[in-house]
Amino acid sequence: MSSVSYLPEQRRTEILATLSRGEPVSAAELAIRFSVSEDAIRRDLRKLAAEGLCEKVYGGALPVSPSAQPYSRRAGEDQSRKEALADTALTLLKPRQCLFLDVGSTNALLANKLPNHLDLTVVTNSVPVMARLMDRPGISLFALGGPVRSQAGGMTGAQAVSDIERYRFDLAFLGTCSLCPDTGVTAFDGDDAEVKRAAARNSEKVAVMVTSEKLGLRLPHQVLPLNRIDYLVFEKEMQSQSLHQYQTDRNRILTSGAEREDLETEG
Amino acid sequence: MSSVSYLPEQRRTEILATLSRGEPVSAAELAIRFSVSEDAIRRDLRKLAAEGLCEKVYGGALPVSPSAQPYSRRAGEDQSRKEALADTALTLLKPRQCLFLDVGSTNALLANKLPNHLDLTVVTNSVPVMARLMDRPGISLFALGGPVRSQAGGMTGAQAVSDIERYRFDLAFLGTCSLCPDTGVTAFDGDDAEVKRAAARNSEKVAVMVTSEKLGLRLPHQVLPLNRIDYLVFEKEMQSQSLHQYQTDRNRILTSGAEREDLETEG
DNA sequence: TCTAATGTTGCACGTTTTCGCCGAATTCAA
DNA sequence: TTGAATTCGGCGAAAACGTGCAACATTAGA
Repeated sequence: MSSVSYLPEQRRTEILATLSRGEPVSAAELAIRFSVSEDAIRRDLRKLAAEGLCEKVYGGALPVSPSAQPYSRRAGEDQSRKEALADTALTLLKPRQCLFLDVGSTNALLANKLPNHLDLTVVTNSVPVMARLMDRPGISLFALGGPVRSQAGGMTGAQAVSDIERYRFDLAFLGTCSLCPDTGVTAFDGDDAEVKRAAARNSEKVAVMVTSEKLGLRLPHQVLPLNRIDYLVFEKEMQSQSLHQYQTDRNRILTSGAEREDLETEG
Repeated sequence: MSSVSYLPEQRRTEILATLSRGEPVSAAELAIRFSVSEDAIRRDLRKLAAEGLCEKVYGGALPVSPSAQPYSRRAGEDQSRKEALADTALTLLKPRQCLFLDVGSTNALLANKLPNHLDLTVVTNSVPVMARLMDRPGISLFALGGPVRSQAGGMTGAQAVSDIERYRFDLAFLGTCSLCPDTGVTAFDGDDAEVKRAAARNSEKVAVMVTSEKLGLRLPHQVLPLNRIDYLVFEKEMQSQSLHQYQTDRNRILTSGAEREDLETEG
């Protein structure tokens, strides 16, 4: 309908918006978002840096105000591993899909990487996801309502569940507290689990991204059994043996960093 | 789309309407939309830009209206003045109140300053407010649902309005696009105005914080007349004369920086 | 009705900006 | 120190720009 291509100035404004939110940006990531070459992005960043609006660093740029610290530091080490998962999950996207993005830090990183040009619709209960997608012109954003649980990082409870019934998703990314071969996905919080179940119920496909330390744990609240999950995204260091435990006749397993056969997105 | 022949002025009005909706426009797109050459469109945009109605950039034009700017661009400039307003507004709070915090940068700054010890309940449609209050131990946070408008910085529309009906507020802080003695509060966006009206309807008291540059403007959508507002927070530089224009038999007027009785804020 | 003034349009032309790519230099991590 | 990723500068192509110009439409006034 509207913007598949961006005015150069508009693109720089958007980069600036991301930066002023305190998030560092990477050239490679921005190149995906705006579907231009990294060269163009680097030129943008150089230009912004020349005006003192950001600090150019190797690989991308940092916001000029020191407000970036808390977020980038906190994530720290896990961040790169989770980013690798998110990169892999990007290959699941198709144009004009309607996505559900659940709470969770990995989903928030995925939100950062969503390209603008796919005309995506995103429904979310995660506050960080909302903050990151709010001023993305290429993405229609919808929020669930209800009480905000700081522990989860977003909306949970009855109202969020009933809000979900308003939508039909092509693909739902569930935040995964834990994954276990026999019990599937489990969660800390009952209300949170309710939301995840509702999202899965209303979605054509269900995807989960799981870092290795979340494997094998069993938490109090059942979310979904393994055979209800369509896409599993693991880290590349996974033992192929333990990987096999999670294979069902329905799902497809991706591992981060691995360049699979059908990884070219775009259609 | 069928009446292909636009009068030149009609065309410029259409372009302006698109821009005032917050959408950037590209010369190429407009040329197709109105079936004229890009030259004609460029001339239109140049003309509009000369009148200050848009900002001409390479490839098209960007809206110039302040509320159409991405949220992050708006924040930061008049920050200290808005913080002073927020400090003053803090004196209106009482323990165990249920507040509504509308979208708007001033309300977001107020959220920053809300004390943890008052056992407040906060309902909001603003994404930045949610992000700032999410992990505040002493505050119960609730979010409205629905489509997220980047121009507004939060949720608007029918779903947000119906969500509001679930709550009863003691005090609602409305984001004020503009304030005028005879028309009261007015807004750029119709859906946004609906949400504000609903919030006021369900609140015991209504408060607005207004920076001086928002005074006297009249925007397309009526929100509330002056006599429906209980607390007005102005900047301290306000002329006491023009301040008198806003006095009603119902409201109470506060000015920021005023050495009032109970102003200890704590930051 | 005729005419002049004004505004608009599309096109041509030379200029400026942006883009993707390439190669050499630099930086980072192992 | 080696190797991979990143950066910078330059190049050519493509796109967008401003300007001038001639043709056409609209309007106002004689």
